[in-house]
Amino acid sequence: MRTDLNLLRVLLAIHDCGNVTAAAKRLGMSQPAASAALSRLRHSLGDPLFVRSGTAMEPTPRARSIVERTREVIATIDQEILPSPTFDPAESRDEVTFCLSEIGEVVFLPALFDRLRSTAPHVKIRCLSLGPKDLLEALREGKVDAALGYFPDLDAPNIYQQRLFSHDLVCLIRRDHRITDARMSLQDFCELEHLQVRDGSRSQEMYESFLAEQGIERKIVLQMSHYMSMAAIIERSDLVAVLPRTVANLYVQYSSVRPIEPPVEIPPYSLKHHWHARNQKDPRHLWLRKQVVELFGGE
DNA sequence: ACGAAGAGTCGTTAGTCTAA
DNA sequence: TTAGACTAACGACTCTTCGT
Repeated sequence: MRTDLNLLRVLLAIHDCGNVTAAAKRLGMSQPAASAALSRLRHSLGDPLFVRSGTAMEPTPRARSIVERTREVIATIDQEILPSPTFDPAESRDEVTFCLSEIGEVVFLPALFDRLRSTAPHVKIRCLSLGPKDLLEALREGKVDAALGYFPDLDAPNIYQQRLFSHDLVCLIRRDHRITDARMSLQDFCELEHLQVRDGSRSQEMYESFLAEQGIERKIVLQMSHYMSMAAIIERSDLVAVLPRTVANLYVQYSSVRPIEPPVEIPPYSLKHHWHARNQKDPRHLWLRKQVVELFGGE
């Protein structure tokens, strides 16, 4: 049996008003429309529901038996299901899941964590590092709220993106390195031994292929999968590494290293904020995106 | 994937029926 | 006679089906 919920509103209105005309007026419809709705409900339930008694419409036992429960159901729909959801960051105990690369955690997470802790103290933050395919699936399934960073593979249907800022690359050498210029010469760049982080990120692929296109060959003597211990190795060797300027500036604060401009301008790349179309109007996501844009800009 | 045609639904107005 | 319920006819809209 298929029952139109609007017919139940008519049932309640007739019950409360005592006649079809007043019920129709309350529902903003014509009397024949209300009458027809009653007729459909009678047909649907196999009961007259109301019988005429003088000028009033008297409910049948069947109508009496369903009217209060129907009223509860309609009230639940009107008050709990249909109203637009709201999000109160101060009270929320939700969990927010970001996908960030290792560098993304360095670049985004400290400021993001501070902001979320101060505005949404009960919200838990979870960070994942996923490959392009898994990330796309996680966004589609709602397992990840947002991806922050350089994810060119997320240029996909139903994935929205917003550019935050550009990231450029510099070289990193130890503080008392023999090279003292502000920019490294191409000869030094090619002759020095390099530390290379192969973290599998698309940004790393991008600048590696750029160097290859320029015909620039490096002497790579140390390959690593993470950035974590890079500075500790650079500060006690003559090695040079290429890395995002933001990360280099961070290492300068804690290690005896310094950034130096690369011999050629390596194209900067855009860091973006990605989310699924499903969340475009969601109050929780609107709030989250506002925090990201306020912290990291947005175009 | 897209548009046309038909069926079904639900609203309206106009008029009829019924009970007080 | 009057108020209110009901029916018929019609139009607007939506959905489904079918052909291209």
